[in-house]
Amino acid sequence: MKAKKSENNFRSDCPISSALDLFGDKWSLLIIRDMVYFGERTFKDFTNAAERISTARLSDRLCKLENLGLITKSNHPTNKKIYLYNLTAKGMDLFPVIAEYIRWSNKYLNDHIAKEAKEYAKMLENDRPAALNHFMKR
Amino acid sequence: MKAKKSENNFRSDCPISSALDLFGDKWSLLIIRDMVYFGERTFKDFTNAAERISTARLSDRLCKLENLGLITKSNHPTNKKIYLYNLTAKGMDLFPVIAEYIRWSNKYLNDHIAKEAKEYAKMLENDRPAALNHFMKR
DNA sequence: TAATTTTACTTTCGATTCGGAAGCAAATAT
DNA sequence: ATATTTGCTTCCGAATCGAAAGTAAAATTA
Repeated sequence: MKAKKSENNFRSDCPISSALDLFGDKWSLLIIRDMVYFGERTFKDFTNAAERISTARLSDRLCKLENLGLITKSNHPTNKKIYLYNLTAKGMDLFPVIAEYIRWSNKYLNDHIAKEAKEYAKMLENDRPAALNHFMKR
Repeated sequence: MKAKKSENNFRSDCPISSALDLFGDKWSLLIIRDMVYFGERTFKDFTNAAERISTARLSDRLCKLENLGLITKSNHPTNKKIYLYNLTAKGMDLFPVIAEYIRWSNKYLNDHIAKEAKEYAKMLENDRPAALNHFMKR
């Protein structure tokens, strides 16, 4: 119902502003993040993330991301009430963006971020292709 | 006056959400982008960008970015009414994030984005370190 | 020197988007 | 048969938004 159509009102032909037009909000990349780390997710799974997204916002973002072709929504094999969300290749291909946020935050927000993130940032520094493959190869 | 204090209310200790908490809006990275491409900029310069940021929003973002230590604000050598904005190393270090947005948009929004961006995306594919240095080395 | 223009904001205002809480119907579990 | 779970919607007040107009000080022009 609240399925937002992905309106083609880009601010310009700049690739950066266009990407931000599509998923430049505070939640979209976090939803992608969860799926990169954990793979297949349910609505409930997403609500359990540390950032505590509201169900209204989550419902809206999942619709948008599906409309953009970044994720897919499918039925649970046995439970008809549960839906399974998966990343598409297009969605997974946003991980390098995420990885650069991790690198930057590790460098400038180091005393604030989680230990595991620091370790992954170190992997990125030492061997970026391998570190990216760690999550993107599937 | 409208200098927003950078409040330490991060949603979590995740490096991605924390970065988005700081500059995960639709304008901050575009301001950084302009400075990466053109170097030193004035208030007026920013308002001339294709995305047409409003002066209220621009004023607010420049304050925030300065408070975050991503940019500096200094006086014009002869004109006291004009201020000069420059990237700090911390701000310039966001360019790899921007570069990944360019790469992604070139791949999935190709028929929409500017020609020059496509060429830069090709440089990134062929030799990423060199392409990054093209703008970051200064 | 007086009048005009430029520059960097601020203010105002209506619209949009936000988070939080409650509500809901259908499916599942008990 | 009843209770619970799940995905999602609705409501509401608060925050944020873009657009436009206004401002004060400095610089330029006349």
